[in-house]
Amino acid sequence: MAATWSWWTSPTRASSGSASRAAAKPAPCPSRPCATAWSASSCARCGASRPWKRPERPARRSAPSEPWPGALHIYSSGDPPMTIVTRFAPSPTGYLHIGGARTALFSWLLAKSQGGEFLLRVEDTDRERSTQEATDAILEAMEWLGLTAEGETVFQSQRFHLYNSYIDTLLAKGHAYWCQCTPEEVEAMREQARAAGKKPKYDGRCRELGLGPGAGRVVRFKGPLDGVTGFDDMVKGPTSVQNAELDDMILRRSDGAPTYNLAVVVDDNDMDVTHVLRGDDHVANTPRQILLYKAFGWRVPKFGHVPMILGPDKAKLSKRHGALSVMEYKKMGYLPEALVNYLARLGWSHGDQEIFPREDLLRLFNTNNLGKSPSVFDLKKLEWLNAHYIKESTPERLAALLPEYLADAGETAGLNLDPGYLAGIVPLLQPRAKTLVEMADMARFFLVPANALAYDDKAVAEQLTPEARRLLADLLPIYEAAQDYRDHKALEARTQAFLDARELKFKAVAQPLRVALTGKTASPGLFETMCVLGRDESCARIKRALVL
RNA sequence: GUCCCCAUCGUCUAGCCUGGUCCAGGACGACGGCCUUUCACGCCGUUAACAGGGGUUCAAAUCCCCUUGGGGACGCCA
Repeated sequence: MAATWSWWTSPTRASSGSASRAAAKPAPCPSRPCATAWSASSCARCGASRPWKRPERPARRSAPSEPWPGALHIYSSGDPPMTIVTRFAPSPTGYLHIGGARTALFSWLLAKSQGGEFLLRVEDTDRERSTQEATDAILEAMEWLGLTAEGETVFQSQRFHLYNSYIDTLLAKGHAYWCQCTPEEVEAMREQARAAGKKPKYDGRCRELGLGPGAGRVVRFKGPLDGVTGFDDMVKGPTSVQNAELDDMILRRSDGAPTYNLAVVVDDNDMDVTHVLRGDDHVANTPRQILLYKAFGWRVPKFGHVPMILGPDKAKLSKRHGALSVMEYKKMGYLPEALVNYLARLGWSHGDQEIFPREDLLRLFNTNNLGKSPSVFDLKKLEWLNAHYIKESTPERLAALLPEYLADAGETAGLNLDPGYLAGIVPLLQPRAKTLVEMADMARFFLVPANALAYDDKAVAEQLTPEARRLLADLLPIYEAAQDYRDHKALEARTQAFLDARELKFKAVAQPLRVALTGKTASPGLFETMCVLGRDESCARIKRALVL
């Protein structure tokens, strides 16, 4: 039954668990022919040092529910329940973008929701395009999102010897061969196939030549020529391809560097990865990787491919759609929990729930509810979530965040950035700001001294009419005499009493007073604002407004 | 070109596996209203979708087939 297998190939369809299991951990020393198991950190026999050491793991806990749904046949019934291990494997060729962040989040959730482990591996085998800056940027973004990985980060560039020793293994087992075809020759083959209306691929002409190593030669995988390779994708369901569609992929480049497919398989096996969640663009690689697992005799992990994220025009999200980098969203004033909530909800759901604090995500996440069609990134909804989390946040936290945004927006010299003062302002802005950038902007008038307050010309002209000024002038002594600047209701009551005595409506002073206090026609509540400003500052502003 | 995948309101989605409870539910947005000292918040309401066509069935958003549309892959990139 389809739903119960993890992977299979035909005609030798899914040869049952025992074989795979026997070949599973512990990993042998990669220095073939040495096949001893690793000791603490080095091979007991040949002394090779183990390149990556997993942190001490407690005895395998039993996962809450179904730890590896549909994969039980891989393990004999006597096996202890497994710990889910996932990983995020970005290649450091740029910043962490929204799509990558989402797959990282899903991988993290998959592991963490089941008490498993989430690992990080940097796929920097391409020396040309990988940079340290990109690595740092990705790590920074992961940290900002709170997606912390267990153990040390694995860098593929430091493990070339490991990959090569495994390539040797494949060569020795007859699952790989040396190929002397030049890139040009291969390109010609592809061109020919394309012209013939067939799938462009390497024709395998060196497959049976029995070549050895040599300058310019690569090592290719000797894949099956017929049959089918399939797997049960965690998000897409059963998926399969004809092996004839696959060509003999290169495992080792002519410069000795391993290729992606080989390195991924070696590393995922070495790191004990049980579940691989990655972008849609990797589906086509999966059968190739499964074939590699089989050739090595390793346990095949469970795979899941999440669809990509589209821009508003339904085209693949790209730079012209604006911010792509996760850190760009931080700059725009979004809270990490808002982005996480938004990303989680983009392609995943739990009934009608929209608001997902981290704890809910950890409690509710499962791959069954991952959607399989691509989704469009909607900034409006992110804004709404951000506004929600701004309201939920503590004033102290937001107050601490604010100076950074104030600085981004302009000069901060002369601004009152006292944390306590800021924390007093924030509650007035929480229901109004959708982003921290907006909040910083709205907070500005609170922070400058009366003599430096910027007044909006139009507001002054329209609101500070001669009679409005007379009213403010009469009100001033009342505010100067008032002691209760901790209680905005009391200030309001004094104002109301003043108006009642003159039989005036509140509207008569509201906007003039607002302009005098804030320089603008839109602001938080008048008396709350006065309380935050304090008596001296409030009165100084009214005085200044009177002489504008 | 070849292979693979996807398809419910403008957007994110529930429902689809286990057909009837769905003249399709929620949310964002938009629009209108209420509240109100401004701006917001909040509250109430309106708008709007099963891509098309064939089957199967008493009954289909749900199962099957085809078409169309979209996407991905086909690298000595990852």
